[in-house]
Amino acid sequence: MLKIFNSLKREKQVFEPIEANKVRMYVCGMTVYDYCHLGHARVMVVFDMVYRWLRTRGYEVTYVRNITDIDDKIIRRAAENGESIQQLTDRFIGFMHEDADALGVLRPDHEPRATEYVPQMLELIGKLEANGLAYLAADGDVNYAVRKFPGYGKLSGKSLDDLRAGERVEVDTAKQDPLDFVLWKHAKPGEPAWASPWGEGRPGWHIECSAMSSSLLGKHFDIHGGGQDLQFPHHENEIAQSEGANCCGYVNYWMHNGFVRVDNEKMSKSLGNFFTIREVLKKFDAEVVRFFILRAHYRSPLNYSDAHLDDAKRSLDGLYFTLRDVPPVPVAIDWKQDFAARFAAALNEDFDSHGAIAVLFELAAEANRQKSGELSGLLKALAGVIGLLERAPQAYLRAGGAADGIDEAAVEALIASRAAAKKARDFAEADRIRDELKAAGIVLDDGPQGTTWRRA
RNA sequence: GGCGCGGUAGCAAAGCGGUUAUGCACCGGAUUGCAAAUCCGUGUAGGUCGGUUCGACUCCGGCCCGCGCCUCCA
Repeated sequence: MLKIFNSLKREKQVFEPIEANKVRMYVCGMTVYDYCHLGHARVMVVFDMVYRWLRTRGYEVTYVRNITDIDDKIIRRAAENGESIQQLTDRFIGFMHEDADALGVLRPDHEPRATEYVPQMLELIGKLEANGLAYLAADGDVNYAVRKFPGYGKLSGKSLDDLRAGERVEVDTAKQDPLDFVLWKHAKPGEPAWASPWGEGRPGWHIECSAMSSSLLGKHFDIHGGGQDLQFPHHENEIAQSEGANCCGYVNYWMHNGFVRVDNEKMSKSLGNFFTIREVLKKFDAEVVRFFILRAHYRSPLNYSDAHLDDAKRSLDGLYFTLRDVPPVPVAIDWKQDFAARFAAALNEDFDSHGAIAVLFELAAEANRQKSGELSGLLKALAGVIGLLERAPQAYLRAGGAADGIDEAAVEALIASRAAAKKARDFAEADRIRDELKAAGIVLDDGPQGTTWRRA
């Protein structure tokens, strides 16, 4: 029995799909005008884990993660760069895919771009207008009349009267209510624009997700995810749009992942305290980053620091040592088996990947104790369910050599000299070579079959 | 001002009303030419003050501290 913490109800609920054995899931993705940072990495990895687990449980999952390829920042950045919006967004979509692939994130089934769904957005706005929920303001923008939608605030637990509109930002006087938000922005000179019944313009941010989700998943679907910062106003507005236009229930389960923090503060573009994924991947193996993200519960805050990544690396190393020292036998997972059952129980409890990983460590210890290729194989199989331990141990353990570091042939040559020294019982020389390699970041492991090496 | 989340051992991080979390680090032992890996073993917890209970880290309340949302943000 799978339980999900539903932000809408603020409690864990037993998951029941709308359609038996099928799950339709939508996650808010990136606005593509810059490199993805670790906060984006967390969303991608967390919902990748969710996607994988749902599929492992036998659901036929349709996973949509959208791409916002038109907005103020994109327009500004393209202008700054002297390039077209499409050139800019195409490039960063490419970088996003590189980052996602590196982190072992499976491609969603659909990655719709906002600009490809403008007609569907206009249709939605038309419905909202017909339902008396949208109005054309004096400045030419089409706004959503928030007070006309009775359920406004139900997702974020906010009451319209308690919200302090304008506290941090100047209130737009063309709005009927300061909390009203834009559905359609009237065109300004030099900006990309589409024709519409309300004049030339471009979509507001929130409408794209309502349009794309209903186009690809239907008006009523199972899971909607995203970062905690989207809960309000973005997801609240999505509900107002989708339910306002289509009436009935929009999404059954809302999931929000916690922030990545730096020095105990939210990592964000506005604070400028973010690390891009590719920056971090220069220092740490991508699987270490994935492991670092999954060893925390998805709703908890996750503090980023090099020290924490080092810690995660040593931890993940241990699992790969088991795979290296106790060669895994390929096994089909028997979910009745104790370790497998506990692993599943953890993930079924609101995707407790941390608990699942704890089971992996116990399993690794048992595999070592028994020198059991079956248990080692089970370890690999279970870890694979959440996208971990999929490489050959040596590929992982020797990965990440700095470009300016020692090359593998030189390592092998030194190992050969050391073997000769050892044979001659010249241990001083053997240790000197060990130290020399250690200084170069290479660790030697003497085993019954000779010496192997890995990177520290 | 409104709403929400969290405070667990040196660090990281979970579940749980009573029985070893887990990882890293540390200490002792086995093993090793020396190491590494592995195994065995020890230790270090639950912000604070009260309440409920036979029993609370786990439930309830006060207080203190940290974080977030109420602008764009994953």
